[in-house]
Amino acid sequence: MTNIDDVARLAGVSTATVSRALRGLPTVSAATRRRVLAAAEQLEYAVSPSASRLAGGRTGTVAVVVPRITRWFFGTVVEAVEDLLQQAGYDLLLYNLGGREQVRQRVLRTANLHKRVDAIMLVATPLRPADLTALTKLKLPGVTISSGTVVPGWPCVRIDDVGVARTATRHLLDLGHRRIAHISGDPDDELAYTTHLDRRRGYREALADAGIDPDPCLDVESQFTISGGTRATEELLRRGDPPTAIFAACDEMAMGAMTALRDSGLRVPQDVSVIGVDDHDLASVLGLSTIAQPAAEQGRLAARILLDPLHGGARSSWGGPYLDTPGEPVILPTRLIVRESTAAPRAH
Amino acid sequence: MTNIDDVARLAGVSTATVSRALRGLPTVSAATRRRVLAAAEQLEYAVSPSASRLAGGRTGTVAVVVPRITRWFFGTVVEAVEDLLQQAGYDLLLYNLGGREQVRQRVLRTANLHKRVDAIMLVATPLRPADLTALTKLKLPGVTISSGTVVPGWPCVRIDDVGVARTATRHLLDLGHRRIAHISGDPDDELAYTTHLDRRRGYREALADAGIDPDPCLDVESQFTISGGTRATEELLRRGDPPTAIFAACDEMAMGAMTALRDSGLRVPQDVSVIGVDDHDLASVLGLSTIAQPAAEQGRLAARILLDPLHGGARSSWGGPYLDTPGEPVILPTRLIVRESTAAPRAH
DNA sequence: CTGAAAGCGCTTACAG
DNA sequence: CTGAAAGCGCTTACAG
Repeated sequence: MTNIDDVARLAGVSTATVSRALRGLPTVSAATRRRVLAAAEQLEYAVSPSASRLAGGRTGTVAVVVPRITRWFFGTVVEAVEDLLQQAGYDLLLYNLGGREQVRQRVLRTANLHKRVDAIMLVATPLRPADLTALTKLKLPGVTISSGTVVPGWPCVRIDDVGVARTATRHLLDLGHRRIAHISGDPDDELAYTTHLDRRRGYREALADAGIDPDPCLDVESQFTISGGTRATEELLRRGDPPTAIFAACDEMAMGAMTALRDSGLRVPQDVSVIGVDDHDLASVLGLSTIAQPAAEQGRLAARILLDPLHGGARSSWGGPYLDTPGEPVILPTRLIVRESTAAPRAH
Repeated sequence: MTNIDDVARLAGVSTATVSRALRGLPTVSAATRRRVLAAAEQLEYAVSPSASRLAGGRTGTVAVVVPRITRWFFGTVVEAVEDLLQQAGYDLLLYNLGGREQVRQRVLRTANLHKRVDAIMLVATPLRPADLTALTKLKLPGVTISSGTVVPGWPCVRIDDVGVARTATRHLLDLGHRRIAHISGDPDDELAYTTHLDRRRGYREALADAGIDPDPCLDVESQFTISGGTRATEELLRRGDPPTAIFAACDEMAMGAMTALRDSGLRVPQDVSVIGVDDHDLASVLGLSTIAQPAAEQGRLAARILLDPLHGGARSSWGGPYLDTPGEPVILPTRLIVRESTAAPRAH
């Protein structure tokens, strides 16, 4: 294949000049630049990323780590992030943990990412102390999304998970419900980690504010998926004395709950109200009440934060227009959307 | 950072030996290998991918191109592909076209991918003649998924889209429907390309087999999304004399159709039956009848085909265990799943 | 089984 | 504004 020497020869300049011209550096005369570009085009020259990276020290690549790309939130985040990275000329290396501990370790624990990427984005990735040590050693810029993923020194974009849960629960309380169940993440589930703890806390706080003692029978743990929601709800119904309302920790669980309720002959919302979190694409199709969170916006913001210092900005200083207080997470707003899945409980 | 020289020095061998030992080449004595591994671990050494790629000529990276990662089919495919690539030690470079023509051109038209990846997977990517020329020039191994994406010399994994549409339509005919509408992809939509043509053909063939002339009023084009399905169905209802059944080209469109029907006061399946294609995660939640296609399996198969020759196999010869007839596409089976959204039309 | 040396294809001070 | 030269950190024949 044609390399930089071929272009230099054809354009009648040195390889250094070709390199500068092609990268748009200002220290090249217009005429020279034109000749170089013409030569490059004529030869269909494309720089070798490996050579460029080795010599220049930059990879032009960002690693994006998500628990499961097939879940609505993560797919939406990745799509938004890819868009911005693409615009900025960066490649996106995708790591879909998929609950595989081995992969998690290879990505987070080893120096695997070291010379492979310029920056790291961790989305809702559970982190153990050893992971933090390893990430810190990498000395790469990074950003996280989700309250459960906190790396000292890295900016974090997230929503207020406790507040979200309070709002959802309060909505049910305002409708007159007293027996409100919560289905959420399993502590054994690598993917759920602390987000579900925050949401449970908000749920309990809202109950407490209403003077209701949390009933352990109404609190079931499962996975953050449709089938997880189905299983949790089946378990809930098995325990007897069913709730009049269910607050699911995410829309996918809520959808699973709706399925389980239907299969048990219970109607939503006449017999049981259901509310989730996310505003999943299909929430409106299902008439699911939910707390909407801006998934794409969180991805966009995180990408911008990452790209900012990457673009010649001072790598050492996070901040700029996106982080007023570098140490504080950026918390994006959420909002209650009432649809058909929540209503007042029937009078007894 | 520590480099190969540091490891060589500590282990008391040459860098060539370190390189061989770390890569597990057989021409290294057990004792030497042990010393090298110990030294590498002690120094927390990680090879520089750029240097390794430049010297070795292999990138250990595969480009995966999808129209929209947020659509069920593509997310599912990518997840399966990532799993296999990860296991084989390959990085996954994600390109989410997202209908951005500029990105499409940058990825497909330029030699951008040239030294960046070892192989390319194109999932349901519309290809123009100029794209084919560019891809062929790259001389990289590749594989495609979907009947609409055909690159001469590249293996293709897909389903029988015409057959799928015939089966879906015949199911509705068997139930007694005669006025069967079809909602499918828009020819202006970069993402729909030929898959929707195949599905329309199957729809028409099934109608013809039943002695029914296709009614253009019952054939509406829109996008392969939930909102596309909603819009198409609204258009369908606007035209008057509504159908008794709708065959949607994918489950997401079918879900949109269900929403539009509900919002118009029509019940599914009492007033209108709806069937889709995919067996989307949520199809069972919605009780949607559909033609299931193996998304993850298509991804897995395509990944295996790609990895096979990559693993030291002869790059020139596709085939092996996965392709009996190299020129022929691998066609995976689909199956009809009848749920609650399809039923016999009401007697007039 | 192991090493010395060339080379992969760029970018970056440095000098002019 | 431009060029000569060193160097980025590996892998690969080649030789032994």
